Amino acid sequence: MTPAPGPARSHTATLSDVARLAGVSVATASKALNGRSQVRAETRQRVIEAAERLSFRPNQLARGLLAGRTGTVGLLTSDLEGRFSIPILMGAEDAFGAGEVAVFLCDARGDAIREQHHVRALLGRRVDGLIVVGSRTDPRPSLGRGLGVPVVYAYAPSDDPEDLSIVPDNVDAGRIAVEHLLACGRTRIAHITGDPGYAAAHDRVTGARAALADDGLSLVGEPRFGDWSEGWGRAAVTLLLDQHPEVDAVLCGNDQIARGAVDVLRERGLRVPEDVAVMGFDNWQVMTSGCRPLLTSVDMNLEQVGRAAAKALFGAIAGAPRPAVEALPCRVVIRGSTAHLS
Amino acid sequence: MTPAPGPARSHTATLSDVARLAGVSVATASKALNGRSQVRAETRQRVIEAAERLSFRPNQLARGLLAGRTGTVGLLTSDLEGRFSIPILMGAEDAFGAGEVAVFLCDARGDAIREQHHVRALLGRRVDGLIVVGSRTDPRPSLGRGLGVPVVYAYAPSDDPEDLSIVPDNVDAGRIAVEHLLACGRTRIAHITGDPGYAAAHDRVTGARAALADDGLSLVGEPRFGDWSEGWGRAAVTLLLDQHPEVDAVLCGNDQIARGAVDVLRERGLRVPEDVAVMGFDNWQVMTSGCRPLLTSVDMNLEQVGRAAAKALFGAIAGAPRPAVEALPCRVVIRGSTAHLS
DNA sequence: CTGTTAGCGCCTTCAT
DNA sequence: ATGAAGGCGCTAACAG
Repeated sequence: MTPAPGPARSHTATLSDVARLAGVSVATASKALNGRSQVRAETRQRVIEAAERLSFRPNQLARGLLAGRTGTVGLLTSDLEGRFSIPILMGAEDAFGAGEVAVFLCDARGDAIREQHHVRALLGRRVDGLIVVGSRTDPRPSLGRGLGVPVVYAYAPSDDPEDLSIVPDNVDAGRIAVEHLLACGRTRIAHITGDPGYAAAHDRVTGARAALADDGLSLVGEPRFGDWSEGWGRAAVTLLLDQHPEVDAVLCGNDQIARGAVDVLRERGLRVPEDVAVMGFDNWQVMTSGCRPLLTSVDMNLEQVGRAAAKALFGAIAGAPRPAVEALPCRVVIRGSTAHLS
Repeated sequence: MTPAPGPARSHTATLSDVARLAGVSVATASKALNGRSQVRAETRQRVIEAAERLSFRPNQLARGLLAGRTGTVGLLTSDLEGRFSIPILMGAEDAFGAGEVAVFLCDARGDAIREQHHVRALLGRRVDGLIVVGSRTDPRPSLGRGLGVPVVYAYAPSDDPEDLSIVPDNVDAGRIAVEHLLACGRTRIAHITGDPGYAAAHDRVTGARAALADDGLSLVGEPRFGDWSEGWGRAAVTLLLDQHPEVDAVLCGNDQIARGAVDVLRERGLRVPEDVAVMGFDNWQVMTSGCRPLLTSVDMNLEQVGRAAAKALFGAIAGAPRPAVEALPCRVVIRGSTAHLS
């Protein structure tokens, strides 16, 4: 075999290379490779073989230039570090990957300037749409309406009601958490939660209270706000036990607080869940699995949020979007801290 | 002002729109906007203003088509969920973002087929290079040499020595961990680590032993392999205390194991760090900060790994790559579990 | 069925 | 200093 037969310009093969090798015009080669029906089977075969031999990959840039669509979307996170962004990202990437759409990842690091910069860059690359992922469920400033491409907000809703946002339903999350505790026979339920600056904290309280009210009950004491840490969970449950020793369940605003609560309960000689049941939110595996006993938690279904955002964006790219805030349901994952599983 | 002056085709403005509005040819408009020096200052100003009025953004697709470079790279992770990928990703995204390079994110979910699919898709989009991020430090199959674009492997090195890989230095990590314990006056050091199927576990043992040998010491007992969980940390330290009650420090293979170890030590009535010092690896904030006392840990500098990979890829795209495995140093983050801080 | 022609939006010679 | 022309790789009209 002679060294380097054919073009072998060390550069990627182009459609005209394929056409030449197959002895047809570029137009025919294009039709053959794209399954257009106006090509003789034998010719098509020859073109396909030529493409294979040159390991031809159509240049998506050229294709996008012509088509007006690029098959790319921008995923703009405000905070990659935050553990909420990741599952959303995974869900979105998953939904898009199946649809031959490629995802540009941009991390604004919570900086509005950087975010603006990224938006411009993405528009320059002619993305077909944008998903904006927030790190908390409080409304965030809209990117605006004149971008020219559809935008879907995930986790953190846009403050413009005309925008489409996909969020987890924190009110419902609080509700189903309490319903689970009630189902476990608990009636003296206290609530320890995190930073009162977070909408999620208040939403969960709202849902929890509603569920209790349905049974003619109310929380033991007031909800205790603090921060989202284990340390706060330990401190708060200590105070709680002093003031309300009758408590038989502690609903915690996240898994870290719950973990701290469990640790202190055990140290105080109380049995979990026999004496006091404990549950958290987020279903963060590292917390739920390290806990003794394993921690019951509300899973916020964040991958679903990501997937739903991707699907919504698909819809918006194709047809007309229905502007709305869509709240997705959560689910209780039952483990040893609320129920004995045999 | 009349409604919708100019083209306003609701579609993005193009360079010829700008040229028309400025009353020049597209060639001149191009030169003006790209800072070419062959254009009168006044003309340039007019063009710039026109571009601004139309909020013109040059189409990077067209530009890339012409230039042969797209200013994009692919970031191929094997496992987004794994917490090691994220900081690497952040580091890389950060390094690229500054350089006007956009990043395609692809998650292969540990599946070779899916990975191959993503590689093809990325090459079709004419990325200028690829970073492959692994989820563990064991060598992984090379993507091969004939891709046409440079590839850098991060965290998990390629099994082809001709490839360029950036990894954390786990041997050194084991060494500096022990050196820290020695500096704290400990001499009877035991080692509890995770899954023996991981190269990282063995590398850290190697480093730890080397550091001890330098002082004429050796480990208390053999390293205990298990898995990377808190539960194993609790179990292993229980056994350890029974067999070697004289131990004055436990080096743990990761922060979860360390957390479990600390919990059991406390329950056994031993003081940390007075009686037994404990440290882990990874410096995972949720673990180090929940621990009582706060956990000393070796930070693997993963953001640096990501940044270094990005820089290496830059280099490879520009000039000649120097194939090699580059091991980056780690650092000990000292907290209460090994030392009293006043 | 196949080939020719015309662009998608931009940049770069090369004349003027 | 400016403009006309050619082409990056591809596809969608038309002809033949």
